[in-house]
Amino acid sequence: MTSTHQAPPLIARDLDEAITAVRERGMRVSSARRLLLEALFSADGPKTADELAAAGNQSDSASVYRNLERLEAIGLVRHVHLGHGPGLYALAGSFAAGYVVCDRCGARRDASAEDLEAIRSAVRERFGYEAAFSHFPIVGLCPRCSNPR
Amino acid sequence: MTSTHQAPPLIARDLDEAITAVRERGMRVSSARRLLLEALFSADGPKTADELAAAGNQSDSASVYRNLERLEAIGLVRHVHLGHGPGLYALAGSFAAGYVVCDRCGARRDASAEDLEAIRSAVRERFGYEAAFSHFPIVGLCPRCSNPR
DNA sequence: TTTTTTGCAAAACCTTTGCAGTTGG
DNA sequence: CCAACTGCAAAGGTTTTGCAAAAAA
Repeated sequence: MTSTHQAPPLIARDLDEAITAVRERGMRVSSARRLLLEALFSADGPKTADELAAAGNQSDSASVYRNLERLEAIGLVRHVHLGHGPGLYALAGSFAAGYVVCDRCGARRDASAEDLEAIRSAVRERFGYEAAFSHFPIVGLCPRCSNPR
Repeated sequence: MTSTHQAPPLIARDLDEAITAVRERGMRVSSARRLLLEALFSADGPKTADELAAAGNQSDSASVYRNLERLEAIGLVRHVHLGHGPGLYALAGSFAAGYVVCDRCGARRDASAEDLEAIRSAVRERFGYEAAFSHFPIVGLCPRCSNPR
């Protein structure tokens, strides 16, 4: 998870497509790798490396980290930091486009690509940047926490 | 730096105001604390705990972390995470309202409160959240990196 | 067979904590 | 004087690295 640079997303619909993609990049499909991909496909949201290791009964998280890094390098996987804890990983395809997190109560909601487009264009206008919102969440106060009631 | 929750900002114009504020909250003005505040006031941007320790010739970064935490709790200090490295600290008052960082080349620019207001209102409209953009940067591709030339 | 990948152990990195002694008010 | 704070040492949590053995192609 060393860099922030994001590879273009590589979307795999299922395990087979993912495995094909892995092989196409000259990478091997080891059992650890397969287990990790399976864990990613059955995850219901972004997961920590440890959760993914546990889901696949993998004892060695070093390998999990190494594999997440390789899969991220080819665009199959992405990670986010939603707060101060460990990074969270998910398939590039399954990822919510982004996240919005309440600074006070922690409420977190997914943001769709359409939701984000409105914000992306505000950023584009002001800064000329193509904002991604895929690596860090949008942090703020949720409606409940910003309304004193 | 344990939590993400942000205290309301407490803006001090200079060392004296900061010291007064510290004393007003019942905190003591120890020499370590004073040194840290001095380092913060002479910093030209957000700094790591180690940089602040070095700037004040403080050998013990544990105390620096503790003091940053206390000062952050009263709103005098804020921290941001601009990437994968250590957190960066600055006076609440001196902080750019936010940062915009290029995912590819790392180019980083400050965002003013007015800049951010346009984006905040897009977020408000879509999500009803009051976005802060003070804890994580807006990440995207800078104009140069998004223009294939 | 050759190159990639694993599993383990150890280190690295950033941050927090415990504690006994010091110091600010 | 006494609570707040320091400095040191040690631990904690997350991620990376080195290396010899194992496995994929």
